[in-house]
Amino acid sequence: MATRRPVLSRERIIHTALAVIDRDGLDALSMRRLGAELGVDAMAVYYHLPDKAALFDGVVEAVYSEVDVDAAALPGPWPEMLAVYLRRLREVLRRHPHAVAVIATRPAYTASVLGPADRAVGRLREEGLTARSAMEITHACRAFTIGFVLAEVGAPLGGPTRAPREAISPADYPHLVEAMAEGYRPDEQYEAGLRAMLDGFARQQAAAGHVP
Amino acid sequence: MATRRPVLSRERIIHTALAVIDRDGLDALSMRRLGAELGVDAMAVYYHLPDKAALFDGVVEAVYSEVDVDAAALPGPWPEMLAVYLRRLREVLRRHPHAVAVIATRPAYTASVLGPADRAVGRLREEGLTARSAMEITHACRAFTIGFVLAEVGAPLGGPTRAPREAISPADYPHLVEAMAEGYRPDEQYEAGLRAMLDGFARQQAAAGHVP
DNA sequence: ACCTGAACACCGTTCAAGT
DNA sequence: ACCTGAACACCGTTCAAGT
Repeated sequence: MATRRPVLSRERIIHTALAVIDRDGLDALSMRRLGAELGVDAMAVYYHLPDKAALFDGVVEAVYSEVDVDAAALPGPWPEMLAVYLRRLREVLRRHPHAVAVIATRPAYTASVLGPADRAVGRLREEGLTARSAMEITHACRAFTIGFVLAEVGAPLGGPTRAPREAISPADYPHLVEAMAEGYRPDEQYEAGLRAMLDGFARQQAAAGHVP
Repeated sequence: MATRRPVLSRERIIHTALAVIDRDGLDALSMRRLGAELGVDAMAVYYHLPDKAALFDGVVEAVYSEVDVDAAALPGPWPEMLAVYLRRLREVLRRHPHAVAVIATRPAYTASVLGPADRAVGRLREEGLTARSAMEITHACRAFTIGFVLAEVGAPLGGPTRAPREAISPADYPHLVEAMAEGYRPDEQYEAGLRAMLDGFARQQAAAGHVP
C-alpha cells in the first residue's frame, strides 16, 4: 500500500487561517474552526505550529509576501520609488481588512520581510541618503500607510457596535458636515498625504545637503 | 435603613476595564475578570453596558478624553497648532500600549470626540483652508501618529511570540544593521515624520494659493 | 511522523431569580 | 433598580493515545 502523505502543512494552515479571517473576521478564527475548515481534528494544527501566536505570525508574513515588489529594483528618484512601494502596500492591506490590525502590531522579523527592506535601504543610500535617514523615512511612510488603511477599512477590534449609541445631530458639527459633503475619496486623500510626507522628507534631505 | 446606592456605574466599569487592559493586556480583559476586579458578579456589568463591544467603545472614548487639548484655542499658524495636538495625542496613546489597536480600529463618533474635531476644522478654515483640506490634513496626520505609535509600543495582537522563530543573521542585513547602530530614537523620528508631513501639506496649500 | 479525542480551565451572553 | 448565579455554546492548550 502507498505511504500516506500528510494532509496538513504549515503553508496550507496559514492560508486557510487568512481565508477565515478575510471571510468572517478575526474573532471567527479559532483553532477548532480552523480544524473544521481544514477537515481535521482541531488539535492537528498544534503538530505544525506551536500556538496561535505563531499562526498569527504566519498570517502576517503571508500578507507581506503578497506585496511582492522589489523596491530596490524600481526606477526613478527615491521618493517616487517609495511611493510605488507604499501604494502597493496599501493595496494589499486593503484586501485584508480584518488582518490589518494584526499586521500593524506584530513584528515581522523574517527573511522575506527583512531582505527586501535591507535592499530598499541600500537603494536609498545610493542616492545619497544615510542608512539612518533611509530607514526613518521608510518607517514613517509605512506608519502613515498602515494608520490610513486602518482608519479606512480596518475592522473594529472587539466586533462592531450593535447597540445604538447616543444619537449625534449633524447640526452640531457644521464644519465636519461641509467637509464630508463632497463624499469621502480615500484614494485622493491617501495620495495627498503620501505626497505631502515624501515632499517634506525630500526637502529635509535637500536642506541637509544630502541630495545635490 | 438607608437606601442602597449602586456600587457600579458606566464610568467606573470603563475605567476599570482600561486599567485591566493597561496592566495585563487586551486578552486579559474578560467580563468575568472585570467583574472580579469590580467586586461584583461578572454579569452585573450587563446591566450597565449591552455587550463587550460597547465596553470597548467606552474605553476608546475614555482615552480620547485624556487628550484634552482644545486645538481650536491654540495659537500660531495651523501647522504648529496641529503639531501640538498630534504630539499630545501620541503622548496619550503611548500611555495605553495595549489599547492603541482598539483605538485605531473603532470609530469614535461621540460628542466628546466630534466636538473638538469640528472646532479644529473651523479653526483651520479661518486660516484660509477649505473644510475639506482641513479634514484631509488632520486625518492624514492622525493616521501617521496612530500608525507610528502602533509600531512603537503597540502590543502584538494575539499575544507575544513565544516559540523561537527561525534565527535571523544580522550579517544578511548590513544596511538595516548600520541604520540601527546609533539606536532607536522614537521621539526624533516621530518629530521628523510629523514635520515632513506638515511642511508638505503647507506647501501644497501655498501652491494651491490657499494661504497668502 | 502525523493526527485524534478527552480533559482542564477558561470565554461571552441569556435569562430567570433574588433583594 | 440593581445585582446574582445557573446554563449554553463556545474558547486555547496539554497530553496520552492511536495509526
